[in-house]
Amino acid sequence: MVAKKKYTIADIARELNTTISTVSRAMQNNPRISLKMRKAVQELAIKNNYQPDYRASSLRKGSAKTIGVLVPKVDRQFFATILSGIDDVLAEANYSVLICQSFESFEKEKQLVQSLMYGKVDGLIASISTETHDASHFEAYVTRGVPLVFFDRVWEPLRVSKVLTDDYLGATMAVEHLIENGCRRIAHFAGPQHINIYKNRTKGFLNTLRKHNIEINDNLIFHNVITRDTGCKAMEQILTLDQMPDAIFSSGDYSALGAILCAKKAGIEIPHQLAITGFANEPWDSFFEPTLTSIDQHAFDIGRQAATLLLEQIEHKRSVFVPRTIVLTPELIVRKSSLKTF
Amino acid sequence: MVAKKKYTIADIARELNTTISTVSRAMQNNPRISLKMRKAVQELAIKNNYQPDYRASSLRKGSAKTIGVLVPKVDRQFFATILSGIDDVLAEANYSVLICQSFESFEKEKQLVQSLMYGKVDGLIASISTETHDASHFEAYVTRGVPLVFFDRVWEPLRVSKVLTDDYLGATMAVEHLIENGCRRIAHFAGPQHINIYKNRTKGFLNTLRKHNIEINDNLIFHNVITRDTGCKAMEQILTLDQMPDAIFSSGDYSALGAILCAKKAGIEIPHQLAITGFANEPWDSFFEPTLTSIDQHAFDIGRQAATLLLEQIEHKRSVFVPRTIVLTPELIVRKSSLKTF
DNA sequence: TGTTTGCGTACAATCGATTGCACAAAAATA
DNA sequence: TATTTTTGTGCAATCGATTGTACGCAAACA
Repeated sequence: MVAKKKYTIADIARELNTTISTVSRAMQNNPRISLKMRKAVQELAIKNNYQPDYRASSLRKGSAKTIGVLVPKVDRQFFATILSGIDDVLAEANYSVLICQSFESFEKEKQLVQSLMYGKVDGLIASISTETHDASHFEAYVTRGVPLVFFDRVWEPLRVSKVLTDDYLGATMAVEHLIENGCRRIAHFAGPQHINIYKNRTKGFLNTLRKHNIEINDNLIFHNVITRDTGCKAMEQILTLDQMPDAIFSSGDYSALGAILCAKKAGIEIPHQLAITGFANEPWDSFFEPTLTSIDQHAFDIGRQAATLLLEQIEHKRSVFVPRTIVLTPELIVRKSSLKTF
Repeated sequence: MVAKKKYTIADIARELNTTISTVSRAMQNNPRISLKMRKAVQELAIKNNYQPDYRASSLRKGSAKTIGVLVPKVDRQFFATILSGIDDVLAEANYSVLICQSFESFEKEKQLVQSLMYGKVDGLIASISTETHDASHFEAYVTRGVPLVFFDRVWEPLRVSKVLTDDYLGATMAVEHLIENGCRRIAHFAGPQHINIYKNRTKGFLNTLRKHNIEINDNLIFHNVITRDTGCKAMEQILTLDQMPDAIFSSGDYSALGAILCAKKAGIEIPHQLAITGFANEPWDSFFEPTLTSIDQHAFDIGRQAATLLLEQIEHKRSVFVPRTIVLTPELIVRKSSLKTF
């Protein structure tokens, strides 16, 4: 199928015996154009399914009405939900969303950030990959004057707006909850500590134990346990301990799930012998028994807030910009896996 | 932060005492430009982090190097995975992906399709909303000569390329499997029949029963059961029947899950008293006991194929276009919920 | 030495829409 | 009727890059 040649503003002008400038103004409802002419133009435009060429107007006006979203992977529930929140705000403001996946690769991330530099987007909302140990690509981006907002996994030193979950608080809530339920020997599944979110969860865990004068037992801390598989392996180790813990605070739902399935297989009763809490409040947390207590991060809200911050920054370009950091309060969702008293 | 004025091709030309046309050609490694000049230009470009303005080149060249993806909701696993597959192919070909959500609203879908008409994208990959009963917006789109590919939920009469799962076959596979496992009284959770995919699943169910000379019992067919909640309600109805079915073929995993949880609560043994199969192979199918037998649709592949078809169509614009329909073979993933013999 | 060939670069039109400014016609005022 | 003000349109430059064509200069040839 050969593409028809475009129907442009010039065609409308010709049909109405006027000029493109008049048509352009009429399309924008400019009061300088007579009502009659405006009506004529707009009706013809609708009749012929005319839409102004986005690139031409964007080129001239300087705004692309598009923003980029850079995430590790869209098919992860958390990111997909955030994306949905971002789109919710941006669609309202007539912006489009360009989606980029780094697939957790630093090289790919760098390349994507660079290619988004010019014209394609008016701003960028990003969550960095696990591999990222250097942010010069983001710095270059910001230096060019393109607004950038980080969320969740952020590069802390960079002076840009950020939307975060209070992971420290979330961890605290979970651990306090376990302690309230009578747990004293609490194990911990920690994530990769170079990522801010996991670091803060672990920190929250440790400090809450300290606060309650509970001794920290290094044997009960398992590192880099965030998948179902590693969660299961960690559980197997736990089963070999002389003295079992009475609870696990996991930095993620997947590893909590792995632990639960493994524990059940071993005949451990959850939560009575072993209470477990996860982190992320995945949709499937209530799909099995015992349902999993977890921390909800309000992902949709994170997306909405990030988009809102970015829009503010885009629209107030002329005034001095002060980066803002929004920290969202997570929510403890209590389910059966942690309720010893139940 | 005030946006810096752009660093353009003209700045490079000025710094090198040459013209923009030479710079443009040098950037594209045009052999008409001397090697020395090419090197000088390219080095300066890298040094100054120059990227050609996407809109300007797109405007001139006519290709936006961007395609739109229209889905009901990105935070649904199936669509997110497809999106990931689409991106996988398109990123390779240096295309960007613009994501649009219809949120299952016909109005929103119409609006989005219209706004994508000009310039923003070189083509569109879409799955229609449940509400969509009219495809004039897509027709207008195609008439403009913009390539369109449908996937999964398609508008059948429209002469465009399509990527589909063989839902009929998938249903057949599931039901045959149940029959092989000795089931004879098979109930069915059907989805909304105006959507091709659900219609075909139901058709596959019915025809397989017929093929095996199993009487079709209307009391065992439950309509519009695709959520966890409706699945649970349907199960409750099943429990009141004089003669229980010995299996359920569900058109979706969520309703299968609802049924399983409800059945377990009622003390029904799965699969021994009641075998269940789902459809979609959601990632959480193996997160509970009994793990759920389901049909995998190879979502990532659907995305890849759709993107490939679209690219082909975009790049061969001059030749006659013949729409192609690709039907992917689904896969039966046998788990415990259906294995009576186990 | 005069002519041809080829190479590298520059000029200028173009993509489609936006917008400051100029200008003509109509309306309001003197 | 003459002059000023208002109102509606049109001209042309512009956004940044691409590309067909022209041109200058040097090497190669007769």
